[in-house]
Amino acid sequence: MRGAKRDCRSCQAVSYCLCCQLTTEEREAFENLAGTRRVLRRGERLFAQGDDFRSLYIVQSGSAKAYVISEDGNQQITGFHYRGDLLGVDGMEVGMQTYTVEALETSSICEISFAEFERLHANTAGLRQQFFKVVASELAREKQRMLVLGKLYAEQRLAHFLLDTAAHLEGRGLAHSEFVLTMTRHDIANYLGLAVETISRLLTRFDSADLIRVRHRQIRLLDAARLRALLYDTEQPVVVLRATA
Amino acid sequence: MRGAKRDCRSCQAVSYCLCCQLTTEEREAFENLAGTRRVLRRGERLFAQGDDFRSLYIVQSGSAKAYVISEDGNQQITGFHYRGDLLGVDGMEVGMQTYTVEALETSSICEISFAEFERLHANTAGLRQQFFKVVASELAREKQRMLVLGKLYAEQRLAHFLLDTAAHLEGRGLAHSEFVLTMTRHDIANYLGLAVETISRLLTRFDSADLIRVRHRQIRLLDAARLRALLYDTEQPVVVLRATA
DNA sequence: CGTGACATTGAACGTGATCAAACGGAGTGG
DNA sequence: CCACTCCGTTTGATCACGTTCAATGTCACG
Repeated sequence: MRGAKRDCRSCQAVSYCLCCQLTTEEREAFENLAGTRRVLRRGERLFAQGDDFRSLYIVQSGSAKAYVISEDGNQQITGFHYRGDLLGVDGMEVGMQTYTVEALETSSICEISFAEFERLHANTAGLRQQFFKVVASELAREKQRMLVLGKLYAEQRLAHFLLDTAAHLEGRGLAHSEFVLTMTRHDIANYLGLAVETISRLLTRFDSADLIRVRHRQIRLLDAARLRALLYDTEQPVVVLRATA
Repeated sequence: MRGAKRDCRSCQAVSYCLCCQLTTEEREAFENLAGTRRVLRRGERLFAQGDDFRSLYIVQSGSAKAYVISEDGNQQITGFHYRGDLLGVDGMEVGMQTYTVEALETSSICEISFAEFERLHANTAGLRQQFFKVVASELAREKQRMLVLGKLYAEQRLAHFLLDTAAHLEGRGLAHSEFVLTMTRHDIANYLGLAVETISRLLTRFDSADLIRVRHRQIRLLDAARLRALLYDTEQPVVVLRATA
């Protein structure tokens, strides 16, 4: 499919993509940017840390995890990504990908040559604006994650994860009060800086407390309000205590 | 000083600034961008989370801390910033600052009207490139921080902080094997997701082990190699053990 | 010289990790 | 169809890292 013209109008991610603000002509120019549509199966990599940076990527459908690895092999999942998400920005101007992206399920991803993107970016106001927007929100989102990893209790981290995932899915026009976790418990644990066992126990507790309903990877949010309260009231725990329960 | 023309050539941060790649004419256009040079004293804020977004800021001299606050008042320092650092990017297109910046010492900061910056950005390749570079490296840096906050032991976090600070200072043309920590122990602890007491104890331990020399806020790196080893060898601790020592 | 913020040091506790084992579902082959 | 394996998940018991609580120490500044 290399070299095939993009067809953004028929893409599932069009409303959440970099091209969502473009005029018809601009979008046509965007569609003509070189690149491939890639389909990845669970476990396959889109790119890996250290790879040459040549393209930006946008998730069209499916989901993926992104992670960084340190010199000693320590691995940290930095994010889970759904349709519309832009991947690979970090590598601009360093010439190298700074993290790895791996599909969590069969996923389709749109590749865009960065060199050509740069040219279009230079003379397309709508693209610049949307790019700013995406990058700014990624920066802000990462700062929020520092707060999660630096300050929250295990219980709060999981509550945050569930609510944040729901919100993210909602923003992408996907089902959000009931959804499937495409990642393993191990992935969630890694993402939240906790042990797998902790995730497993907390999910069970949340289920018992009727905050959520968990059945394997199927999640239903039963009481988002109480989840949110759990996240904010550090003094007076709501239902599921840390020590108690 | 509002409206005063910038004079980049005499600025301490010129080699590390957004304007560092510009041609003479381009830099003159950059100098003409509206904005103020602001001088902040220790504890004064450059902007606060929730403020209207109107400008970008570049540290000219001094240092500052940036932090986010959650609804329940939980606070997380997201970064310490030195000359050349660009601040406020996260607020682009959201119209609102997403974090707070506070001076750690008397500091001078260059304010740039975003509206005007955007115009110059549109037709100045060098500015776009440098902006990409800065934003990409901030994104990558934040991902590294997730690894620190999610995976490392207290000892490794502090080692990372010291080495990372040194590297950052070096990249900014500042003294890096011996430097002054302009932030309190409390700030370091918050930044690293640890308690103040832990920082204090570890600094003492690092000093005893001749990894560094600490005297109040004055730090001298004695053995960067061993600090680095401490950071990577999780199996075979180098000198300063976790349980032992 | 007193006051207050910042920093250090010690002792006890607690959250979440680690270790260990069993369980369950999905896929495979007899 | 059923054993079988494999991987992901759950559950229980113990342990440890880092927190919390408390007290003392130190520096800067009125």
